[in-house]
Amino acid sequence: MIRIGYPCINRTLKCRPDKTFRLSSFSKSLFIEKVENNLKCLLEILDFNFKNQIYFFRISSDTIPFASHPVNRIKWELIFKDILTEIGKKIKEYNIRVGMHPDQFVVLNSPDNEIVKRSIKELLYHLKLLESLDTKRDAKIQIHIGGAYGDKKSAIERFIKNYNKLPSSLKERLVIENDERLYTLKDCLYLSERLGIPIVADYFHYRLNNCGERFGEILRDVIKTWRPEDGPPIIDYSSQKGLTKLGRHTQRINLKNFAIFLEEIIKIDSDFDIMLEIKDKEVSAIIAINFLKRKGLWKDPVSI
DNA sequence: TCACGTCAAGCAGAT
DNA sequence: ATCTGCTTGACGTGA
Repeated sequence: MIRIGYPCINRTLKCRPDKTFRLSSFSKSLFIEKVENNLKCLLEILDFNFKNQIYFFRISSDTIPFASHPVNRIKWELIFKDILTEIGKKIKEYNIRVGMHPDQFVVLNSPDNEIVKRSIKELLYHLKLLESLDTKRDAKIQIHIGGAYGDKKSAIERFIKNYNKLPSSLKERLVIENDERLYTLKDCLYLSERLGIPIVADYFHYRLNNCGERFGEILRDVIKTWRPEDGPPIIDYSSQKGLTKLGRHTQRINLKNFAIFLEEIIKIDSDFDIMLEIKDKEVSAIIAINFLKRKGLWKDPVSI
């Protein structure tokens, strides 16, 4: 079974779930106003997703603004307990898988211990949000391995050392993703062997940065890093952005390219959750789902 | 109401 | 040295 998802915001709906503000204007009332907006919007998005058979969604890291910043000592998980519970119930009722992707400032393998500390605080925020929604360990927190600092070998060892210091509740949720410049899927597989961490294969990053292997071939090793409790393996699929120097981001999914990508993965006997990192988000997700239906590759998980 | 300077955080590669 | 991309614009002051 293949499910399709999209990240963070829905452009069809009027609401936005990632409203934030400047640090300089931080106040409890502004914070509460934004969080309330973001959580209500998340509810709307879940309704939209269910109606459109989108059973996979990435929750914005901006849902709780400045969640890991020292100025923020507000107990949001208590203040918003009711709506967080309501969101959690919808996620379960709709059978939607959620996850999060902390931004580039989370670097577990930095040589600067302060950066590592801040990164862990930020990861603990992501964990707290996913736990407050009563999700299980299939709701993943997806990170990159980090920098190389001119010495990739020791940077990898530093990742291992720091990862091993994390609480197990966090380790259960973390997954690593290959990036477009430094760490390939092969590097991720090495880390997974050492740590038992599952791997998100990013197809676009793979195309920019690989060791000459076929995607479908290395994917067979990648899916072995996922245990049943982790949920189906996640693949990130994105468009040409970054390849063209013109700043031309593909606005919409290109079904010809998507079909080539699907060819690679449908040969493998596994479920997949595919995150579409495409500019028009839910529109392309619906197009992709309709494409899967036409190809006979779609099963509605609710009707099974 | 709108223009526009700037926004918590890291890193690497291009310019 | 500075800018850019990364999941991607949008906050909010000042006119």
